[in-house]
Amino acid sequence: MKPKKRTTIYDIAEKLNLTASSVSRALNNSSNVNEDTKKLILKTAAEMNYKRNVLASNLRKGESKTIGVVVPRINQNFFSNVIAGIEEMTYAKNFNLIICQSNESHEKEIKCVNALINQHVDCIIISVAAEGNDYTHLKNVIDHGIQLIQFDRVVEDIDTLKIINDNELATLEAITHLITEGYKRIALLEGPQNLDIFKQRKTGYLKALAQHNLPIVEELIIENAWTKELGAEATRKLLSLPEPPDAIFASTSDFSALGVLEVATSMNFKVPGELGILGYANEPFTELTSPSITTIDQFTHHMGKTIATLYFQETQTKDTTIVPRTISIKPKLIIRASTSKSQVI
Amino acid sequence: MKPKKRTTIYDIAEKLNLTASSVSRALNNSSNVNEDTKKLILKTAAEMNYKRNVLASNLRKGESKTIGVVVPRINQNFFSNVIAGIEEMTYAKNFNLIICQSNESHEKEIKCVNALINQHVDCIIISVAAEGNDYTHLKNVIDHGIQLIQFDRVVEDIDTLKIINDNELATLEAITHLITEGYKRIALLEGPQNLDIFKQRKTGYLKALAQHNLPIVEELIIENAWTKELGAEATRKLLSLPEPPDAIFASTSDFSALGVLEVATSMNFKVPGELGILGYANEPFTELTSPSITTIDQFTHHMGKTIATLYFQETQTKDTTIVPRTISIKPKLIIRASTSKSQVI
DNA sequence: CTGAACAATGCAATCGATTGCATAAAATTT
DNA sequence: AAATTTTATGCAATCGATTGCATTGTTCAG
Repeated sequence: MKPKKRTTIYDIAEKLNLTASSVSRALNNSSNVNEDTKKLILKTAAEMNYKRNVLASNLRKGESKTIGVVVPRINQNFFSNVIAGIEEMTYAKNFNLIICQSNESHEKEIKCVNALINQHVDCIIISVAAEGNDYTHLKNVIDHGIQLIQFDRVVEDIDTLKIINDNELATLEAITHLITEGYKRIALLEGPQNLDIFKQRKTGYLKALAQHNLPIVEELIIENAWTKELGAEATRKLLSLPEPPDAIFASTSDFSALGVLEVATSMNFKVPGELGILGYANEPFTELTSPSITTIDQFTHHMGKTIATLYFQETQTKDTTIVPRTISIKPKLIIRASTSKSQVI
Repeated sequence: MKPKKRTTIYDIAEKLNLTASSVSRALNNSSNVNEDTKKLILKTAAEMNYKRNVLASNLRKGESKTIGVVVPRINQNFFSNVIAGIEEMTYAKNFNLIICQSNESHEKEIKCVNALINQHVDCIIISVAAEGNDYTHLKNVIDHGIQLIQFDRVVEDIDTLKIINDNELATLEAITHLITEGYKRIALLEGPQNLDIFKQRKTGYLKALAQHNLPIVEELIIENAWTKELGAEATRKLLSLPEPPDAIFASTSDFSALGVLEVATSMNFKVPGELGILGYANEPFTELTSPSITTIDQFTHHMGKTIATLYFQETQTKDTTIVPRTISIKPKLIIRASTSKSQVI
């Protein structure tokens, strides 16, 4: 019941009439320990239920074998899958993972990052919050000699390893698909443009239209429609236009696309016949709506694994900083019923 | 670029011609430091970009301000929401969260728990993996003087604070609802019976039938049908019986219920007219299927907050161990189309 | 003006593990 | 058998922050 004193290497040493040095060496399987003594030490350690105090060990060695992750929300499908991927790798390498969520608040993000610096983590993996444009806290990470890796929502100015989806290419492909299916007035629901990912998606959209000689219609581009509610609201406006769009690309998320679908249905627009709907992220539910929603898969789990793998590859070999560069994973267009005009059911 | 040496309290002390003691006291806002000196120290610390080394601090103080969480899968809605709830509280208390996933593997669970013990976490919050029946690793946690809290999937024998859903009551209510709607041959898809949560759901099911004088039909109770695929397979069998059920309760998860729905639709059973379907967990998609699925909400986020709140309440006041007891949160039946026979659309 | 009370600071040990260097003992070479 | 190398172990410092006790300086009551 009382906070029992835990066994230390000194306890083991005392019991065996040795010094802590030898015990430590034995436990670390170091050379220069007699085979028999080593066995004896390991056996006694097990008997005494010894567990190494990682704090002390890390303090001495100046490392922490810990990686910090900061994401807007842990319970969002995209992020929890990336984290699951990261965890898989870090676990294999005996690293710990400390998870923080910024809740899309810039202020909390800063606090989380600072807490992780305090913890002396070896690396911080971050996807930044939507708000905020001052990123000195990230520079601070680098100044403290901590590896910084950005993914998905990255800050262009901060020079680090970045793992992103090729949003532009994916969007280009998606819009081209819409055009091929015969849609001509394609609306765009865009996300906060201070985040590159949303900028890139917009660029892809514009490029696709240009490539197919379609005009860019300002009234079909709606700012900041990145929740289900905002998506719904935007759709209400769009479909009430004198010349409504014949397709809507919810570039921000499938949730937004879901809002679109619900409004379209309630306003008696036939999907995909009169209105095509395209989402982003391949949330599990997109398969289940009726009609199912065409969307873009981001290989989230794989992304997490890639991030962690890169970290270990680059730091295990040379002990220099990771070379800053951007690695792009090409997402995949998942074509479903909501855009399949040619084969209406 | 090089692993810069980080500022320590000694650096600050040297610069100000003081000792580390005073610096430490100032930073901890302790009494017995001159107001002016304190201000000066804090100012200099900020200028020198000082960050406390939490490892050293925790080592000295014998605490870690860290809580470890072990769950089967972080990217499962239920768990990621509970974790989000826990995180909210721990963040407020300046605690760190270390997350591990057991991947439903008993072996990995043991490794995770041991890693957390090594880390000297203050508390381990766990929901055990489906496999396994030896729980010495959990006893070990307690033996090391670490608080252990179990939630959802708890091990009865291990005496700790347990936070669970009142599965039996929720199921009783759910089945009663089915009966009220006029269903009479209700099948049960059950989960691994070594987990209490699934046992309780079965008990609730049996009680409800008994209360309404309905017979228990063995062939309508299917073991281990807890994925979408297994749910689908079980449904195929059930609906091919000479006397098929008129309702199926997928007690394991909504995913299982989804499998049921898909098979029922493909076999041309009308839902809810000819077959009622009831799931468990209130996954977001249950709202989106057609028909939408009646299910049971477990207040996941709230559950996470409750767990963390209890931990802090009990340890902050007295420094004894938390009183082992079971706290039950009553889940809520969410009635949707898949069981609303009386008002078929 | 002296002694007591108090404020502010320093000293040194401590938390537990690691590691370079020293030393003793054993094994090997000549 | 003496000289040298190798092996096993101990000693003591270190990582950075904290804290009980000691010391110095200051203030105030009598």
